[in-house]
Amino acid sequence: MSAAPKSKSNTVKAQDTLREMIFSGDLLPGSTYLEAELAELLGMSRTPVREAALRLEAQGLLEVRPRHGVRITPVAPSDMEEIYEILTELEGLCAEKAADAGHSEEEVAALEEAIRHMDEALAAEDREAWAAADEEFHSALIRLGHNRRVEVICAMYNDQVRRARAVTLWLRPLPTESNEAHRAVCKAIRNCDAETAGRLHRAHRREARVLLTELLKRHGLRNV
Amino acid sequence: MSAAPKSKSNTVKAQDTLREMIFSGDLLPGSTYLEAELAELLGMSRTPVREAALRLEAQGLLEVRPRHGVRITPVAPSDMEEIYEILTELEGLCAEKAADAGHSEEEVAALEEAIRHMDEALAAEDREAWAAADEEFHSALIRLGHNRRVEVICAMYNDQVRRARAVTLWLRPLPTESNEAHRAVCKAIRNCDAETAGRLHRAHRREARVLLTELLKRHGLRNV
DNA sequence: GGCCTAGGCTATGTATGCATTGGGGGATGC
DNA sequence: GCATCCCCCAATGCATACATAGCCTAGGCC
Repeated sequence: MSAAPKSKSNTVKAQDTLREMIFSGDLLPGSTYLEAELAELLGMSRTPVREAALRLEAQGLLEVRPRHGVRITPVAPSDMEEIYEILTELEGLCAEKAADAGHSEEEVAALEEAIRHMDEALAAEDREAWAAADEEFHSALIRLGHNRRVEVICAMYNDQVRRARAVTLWLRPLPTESNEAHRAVCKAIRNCDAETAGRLHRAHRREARVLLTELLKRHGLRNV
Repeated sequence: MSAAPKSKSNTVKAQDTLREMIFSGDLLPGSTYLEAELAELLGMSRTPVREAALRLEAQGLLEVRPRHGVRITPVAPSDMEEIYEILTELEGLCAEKAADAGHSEEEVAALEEAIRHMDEALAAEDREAWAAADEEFHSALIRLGHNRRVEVICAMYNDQVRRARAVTLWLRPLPTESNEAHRAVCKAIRNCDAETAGRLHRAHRREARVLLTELLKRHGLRNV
């Protein structure tokens, strides 16, 4: 992301490393780790680890349990539903605002670019690329909403469901209809039809949510 | 809130105290304070103050600026608009879900109770009581949404706009129409009419937002 | 034999001290 | 007179040491 190699503080390093370790599964969801343990793992003292933990807790990636170390937050299907509900509403809002307000040409172009990437990935049956392009679309849409706080919230929750999406990506059929939905939303935005843009996008998100939670439940993935 | 007087840790005490000091205006929005300064103020060392600051930063009440102490986050009208947009969507979602899902009788009763309190406050022209009842209504509605994360987000943002609302409470006319809107939302929920409940509540919130930001701008309150 | 209690142990909560860093201010040169 | 550069120092970042609280275990009592 930010290509600023200027001597990162240990707190930041700890934060980034722990974050990566959570995403990669090096730290198991549901288990707890001692501060000292993590500190040794990262080669620093407990202080920056504690601070990193506090920040990651705010992002919902782990919980600091007084006198019991940190517990990596597991994401159960019910959590996914909560998160998807929120993303649905906030992205829907962004779609409406994008259609309403004066959207700059390049911002809408970013949407269409992402859709093209999805088309290509779909043609190549490259699931990873499709997922990346899907994220690209959603993040471009969120940016169009011009609400910094919404951007932060969505980024946070997208982080939390990343693991789950990575798993389900291989369990579902190729998401061919998804692109139609995206295209329709994009068109509504171009037409400045806020109501349609919002409604379509919400419906799209809702379908994704049902698909995902059904998959998780069917495959007995209680938490990831 | 939680009546657990079991020897609070200094971190928690610092967090609560700073929070109160921000709400009460003892710490001025926009100004910065040194960690050592706050530590002395609270009669403890820098460590728990730092931790408290990190937690409060996550709640958006202040920003920790490396090497520059903490800055109490001011809330400008543009911030209010962002926040109100989010509250509008999420509360709208709650209204829909409340109407949709099986809402327990007592939960809806809490809504009606709050409305009655507002009526009484309005009759007595007691603005403070009305504001309290208004908060009561919104928080009851959010609880009806049965989404823990939404509850957390809304609580956080309501905190952030509390100061602004406290100011504008005395600048606006008595909110007589507001109650009609609340009553209508409540009725739609009783009727299990999700679409209407959501639409009405969103419209109500949107009006409140416009009213508030107009007031702030008209009175030249750049930030509170 | 089982339960209750006391003591120690361990992990966190807190304080303190030192190293680092980045910026403000002063001085110098143009 | 103004801009630039460098140095000093204040404030933080981090490590370490110590206090404290909860838990587990072992021992004694009923």
